Amino acid sequence: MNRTPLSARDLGRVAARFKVLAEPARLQVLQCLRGGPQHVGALIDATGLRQANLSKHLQTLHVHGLVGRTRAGRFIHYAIADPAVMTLCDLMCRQVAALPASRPRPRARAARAPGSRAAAPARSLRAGR
Amino acid sequence: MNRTPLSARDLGRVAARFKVLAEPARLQVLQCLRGGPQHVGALIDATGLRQANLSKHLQTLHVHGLVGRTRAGRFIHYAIADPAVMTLCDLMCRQVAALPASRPRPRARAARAPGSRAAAPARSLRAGR
DNA sequence: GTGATATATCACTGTCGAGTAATGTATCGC
DNA sequence: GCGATACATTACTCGACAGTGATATATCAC
Repeated sequence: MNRTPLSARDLGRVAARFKVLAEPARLQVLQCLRGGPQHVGALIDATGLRQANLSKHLQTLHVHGLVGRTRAGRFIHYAIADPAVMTLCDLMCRQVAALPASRPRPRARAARAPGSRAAAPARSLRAGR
Repeated sequence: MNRTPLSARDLGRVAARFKVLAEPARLQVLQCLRGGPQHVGALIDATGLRQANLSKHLQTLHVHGLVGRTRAGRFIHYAIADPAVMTLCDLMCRQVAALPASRPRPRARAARAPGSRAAAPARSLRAGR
């Protein structure tokens, strides 16, 4: 059985880690780094991000331990530090690819009990606020 | 090999789905729903969230297809709609549990090339901005 | 030393979203 | 019909963070 009733603190930590991945720019960077370590300039070219912006994202990834950093002369090479994260991304990608529609859809207006009437939309719509 | 160079649109979708999970309150709700479907009142008790707040989080989870909704009389039961998401959460939990330190740590001040001098902290620290 | 290159950081703006109180809507019992 | 209960939605405040231009720092070449 999968019993892991996380504490509030752990919930926060898990959420924080998800938040690092909840940004297209950072996912893009991780994707670039899959092919191997890259220095910042190469990442700028590959992603199209501005230097300052990319630098901040790299900082975020680094602080959270998702990427490692090595200086080589004037260049700094970044590399994926935790391969397990890529596993997570792949899993999520597969889930997204398997999604029914193209975007978050509200799944019908509201849940209705099988026996209840349908529709009956906005009985008296009270124009004035 | 793991070649999946996502398009910009897909990156956005993956990030959006991660963002849904990047919130302690929503993780808490999902955790509560693991034991089986619950109605809103029960979730309020279980999570301690305010009604309006919880309702918004449930809406978010529902719109993104993570939970399903069924009306039963005056009650509305929510249930996990996509078990795969829980797999993702478990994976992340295990990664977080395996983290070295307790919080996002900056991993040493800065990367240094193996041959370069150590330290030499702030050569002339230029007090004035 | 000077200048050039590579990267990080600062200060700022704008947007997004969590939380809240108040209000709206649907269902039940009478 | 009425009131009560269960939930959703609205309107708002506030903090977090992405993006940007300017500037600071570090390393190299000379």
